Amino acid sequence: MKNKIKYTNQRVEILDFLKHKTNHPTVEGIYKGVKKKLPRISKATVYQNLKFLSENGFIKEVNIKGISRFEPNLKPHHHIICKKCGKIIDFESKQLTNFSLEHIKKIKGFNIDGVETNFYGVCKNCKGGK
Amino acid sequence: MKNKIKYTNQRVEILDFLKHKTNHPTVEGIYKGVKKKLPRISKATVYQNLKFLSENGFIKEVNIKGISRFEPNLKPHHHIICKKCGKIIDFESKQLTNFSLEHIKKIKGFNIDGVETNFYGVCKNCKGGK
DNA sequence: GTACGTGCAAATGATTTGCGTTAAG
DNA sequence: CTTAACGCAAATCATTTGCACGTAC
Repeated sequence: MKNKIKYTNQRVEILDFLKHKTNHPTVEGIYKGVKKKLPRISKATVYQNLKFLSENGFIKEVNIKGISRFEPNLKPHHHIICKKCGKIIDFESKQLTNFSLEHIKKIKGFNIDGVETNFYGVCKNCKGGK
Repeated sequence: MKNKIKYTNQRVEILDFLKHKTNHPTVEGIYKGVKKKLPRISKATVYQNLKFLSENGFIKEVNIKGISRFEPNLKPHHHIICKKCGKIIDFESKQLTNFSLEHIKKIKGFNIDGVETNFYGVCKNCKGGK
């Protein structure tokens, strides 16, 4: 028999931890968070599950400055990213998504199945400090 | 005295190697390429210079799937990225850039100084091999 | 009962750092 | 000369993997 997905405690708690997060936690952050509920969980398990969950469409992975971060928001959306601290703010806009997809369709005969626009700037916090 | 930039052989050759590349080489690729001209160059030097050059606006860094890649194209532009092999195609469009910037200005009072849209799909090569 | 998942520790891969030496200006 | 940059090896950090054991179903 093959591919029987098990809903283990670890998996469920990781999903639950991510559920309403909007701050795109790192692996480290998720590990620490889930550890409160499941003190014996290993970081490898967290890595394995995050990979599994994103490959199977339960969550989405974003890579900022070379490190992986995860979000539960599956709807197409865009990001505003602070160039200093790496903070990410989600930004949903069907108008922008559609415009981009239509635009590229006109320009090239490409077969695109996802778009995301990243806006870069400096957040209020970081602007204060210098 | 402080901050006197030296135009060393290594630095010049790295810049020169990147000059007309449109394939967004990785550190490894740049290292191998430059090694042909300067066989004694070390990988640390390549890393140091790529960091220096991108921090000082000579080149741009892109991070795809967690690994750093570099491009000489400093003009604002967008990317079409193959989800399978990671191939990146540049895609310049002032129209899209301007639309995005205008759009976000309307939505939020944000102070944005850069945009880039990433389109995801599967390239012809990868499409063939299922 | 039987895979699939877990935990641990070791392995890998990318990138950084410390430091004595070299070379650009 | 003086100091930034180099080369090398060791260190660090994120992520992956091998394997014996545990557990969801």
